[in-house]
Amino acid sequence: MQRGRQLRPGVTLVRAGEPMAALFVVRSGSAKRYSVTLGGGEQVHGFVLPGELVGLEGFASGRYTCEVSALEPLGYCRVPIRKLEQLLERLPGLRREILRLLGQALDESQRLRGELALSDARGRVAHFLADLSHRLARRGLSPTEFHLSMSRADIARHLGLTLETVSRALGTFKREGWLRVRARDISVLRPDALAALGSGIA
Amino acid sequence: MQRGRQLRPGVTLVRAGEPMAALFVVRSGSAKRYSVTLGGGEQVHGFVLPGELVGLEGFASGRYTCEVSALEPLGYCRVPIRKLEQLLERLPGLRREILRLLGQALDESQRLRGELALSDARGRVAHFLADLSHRLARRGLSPTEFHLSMSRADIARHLGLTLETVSRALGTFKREGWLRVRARDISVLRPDALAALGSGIA
DNA sequence: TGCAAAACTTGATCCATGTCAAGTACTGAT
DNA sequence: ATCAGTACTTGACATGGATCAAGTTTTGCA
Repeated sequence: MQRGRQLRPGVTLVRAGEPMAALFVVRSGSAKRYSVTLGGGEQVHGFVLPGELVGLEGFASGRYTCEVSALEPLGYCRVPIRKLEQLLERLPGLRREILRLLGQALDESQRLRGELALSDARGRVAHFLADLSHRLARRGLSPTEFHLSMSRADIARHLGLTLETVSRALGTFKREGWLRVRARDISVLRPDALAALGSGIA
Repeated sequence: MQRGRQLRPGVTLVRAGEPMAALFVVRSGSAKRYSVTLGGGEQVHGFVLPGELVGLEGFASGRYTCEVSALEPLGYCRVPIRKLEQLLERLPGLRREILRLLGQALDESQRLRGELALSDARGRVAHFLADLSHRLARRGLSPTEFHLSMSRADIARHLGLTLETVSRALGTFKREGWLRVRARDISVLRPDALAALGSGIA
């Protein structure tokens, strides 16, 4: 388990197609997971926050399948796969833990897919904010006052919307008094309303 | 590794919320993975074909998180988790294999999510058919002549569309000479066209 | 074999969101 | 502090797919 040198915004941590030599744990900052489509567009799979893992999909083929690049200065640890396999040999607890983490990632991905299939634009944006809030809270950060490290365009590409629609959704939440928005700084005034709309109680 | 008694269509193999006591491998038939939303609707996560695994998301919390029920008479094997853990203790190859399978499921789920976010209705239906075709071929079945075991409504709920839209998409593929459709029997005449449309070369 | 129910197709209309276009507000460099 | 470039907001309009509503085909049961 090595501490990696901090990455500056825009710098890539892993590239699609590279052999999977390690897993990464983000310690500070945030990152964007995405892949590049045939047309040259970006398909944003999600955002990585402190405490979260990068690289799990690599187990599929031994190569990473998406790019992960820093949105804010990114501190991380590197866990070489060789080392991990040695530890898995000896530690049943770690075996269960890694299965749990993979299961969790899978479950989350499926849940998100369902979200996309069922909700409308406002619902998706609400869900995005509620989810972010929840994950920040889990790390002891404020669930109601936070800074978006990603652009509206990134959010849009993540949710299958256009950046205009994301902007308008935020606009309506602001007007309804659910949020305060100033550029990328968000204050959540009605977490309940967002969570409800985000989980399909539209 | 036990062989399970064949299930009749409509019968449920695993239920959301049940403790995860085993993984299942489908041997014959097909099944639908779904969860029930707050409004009572079905959110279809996907379909399970022979050779594929059921229950992996259970590693997240030790409980299954979605329902899996048979669409056609379903033959399967049951792999108790206790037994699996014992084997993982001794077999490094199996450890890698289970990680590979989880990674694959994760990668697939993410790729599908991207599909949903980027394509329009025809693209999604084309992708669905191309994917099904591919998975059938992998099991040695015909990639061009097959029977859909799921209803249009199931396909729609899987793709985030309405059943009318799915029906219309199939209609246009038929008119353009890409498919022959007779109820649930499909003949693919232009696999190339479907695959292209399905992978965003719209 | 025939009948009823379910599944599917097709058509007409409406609306949410995409698209195009301007204008405004940040941000970072000099 | 100013300026240029980028990010974001807002508006007007177009459109793909949802919705509503018949019809038609298929399926399973008597």
